[in-house]
Amino acid sequence: MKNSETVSKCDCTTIHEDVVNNVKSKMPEEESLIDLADLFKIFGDSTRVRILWALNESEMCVCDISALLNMTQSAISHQLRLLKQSNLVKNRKDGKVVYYSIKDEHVKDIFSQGFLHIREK
Amino acid sequence: MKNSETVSKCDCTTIHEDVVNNVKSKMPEEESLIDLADLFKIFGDSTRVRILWALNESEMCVCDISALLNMTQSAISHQLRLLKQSNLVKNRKDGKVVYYSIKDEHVKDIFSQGFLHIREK
DNA sequence: TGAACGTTTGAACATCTATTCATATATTAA
DNA sequence: TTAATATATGAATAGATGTTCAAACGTTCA
Repeated sequence: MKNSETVSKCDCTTIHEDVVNNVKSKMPEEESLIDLADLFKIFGDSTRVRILWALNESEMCVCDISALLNMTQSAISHQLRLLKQSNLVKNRKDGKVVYYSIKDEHVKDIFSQGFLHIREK
Repeated sequence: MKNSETVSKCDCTTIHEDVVNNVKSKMPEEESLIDLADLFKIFGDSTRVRILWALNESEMCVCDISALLNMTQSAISHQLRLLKQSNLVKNRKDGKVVYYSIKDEHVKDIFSQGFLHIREK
């Protein structure tokens, strides 16, 4: 639901109007922040994180990932589809086997930044 | 649910056992990756992303954030609680007013890395 | 004290999401 | 062709999650 602009959902009298206006002028477009959240949503599931981490080590086929994570190949396949849709992963087909690998080199860096936060307290 | 080790969920014959074993030896502890996913889960909601972005500009009270994002202060309060639990945000009380601000300086960098991905296709 | 205000909290609700299950597709080999 | 295998897909389900609503809490000021 977008802000309909007609009815204000804020039920309080704004205290610091200057601050609010200043920050509002500096906020990126709503769509950008939604895109950003959608990206992090992909990283917000441990199965996908483990898949990405694994593929960061080595290209692997669906079957390999299933074995590595001890999960159904169907579950893995569903997640790989999401990862591919998000342009984080690519695949190539060799006979019956489909090999997946990391598509975006930022994945590593995103992980690193995340760990920096976790490590402190 | 953890891997019960007793029953294998993988329903296929492993194709590249060497690769799987090699990658398995390089995977971080499962708990680390769960923590990482939990962190990104926090970033995976546009309301929280907008709150973090806003607080990155300036300290603000709950009321201000409600006005800025045109959302109920109750909804904002609920999200601020999550952000605080995740150590991303801290607050100080001044009379009736509670001011929130960024606690972790990595927030900015995490956003930056995310944008790097989005920007390319 | 009591009213007003900013904030928090818990329950309810609707929506979203990850996995499972059954089945379909595609390729190889016999 | 048929059988076997790797992968993909759609529907169903259980669980997680974001917002709303009503109410409580805590502080200030008449």
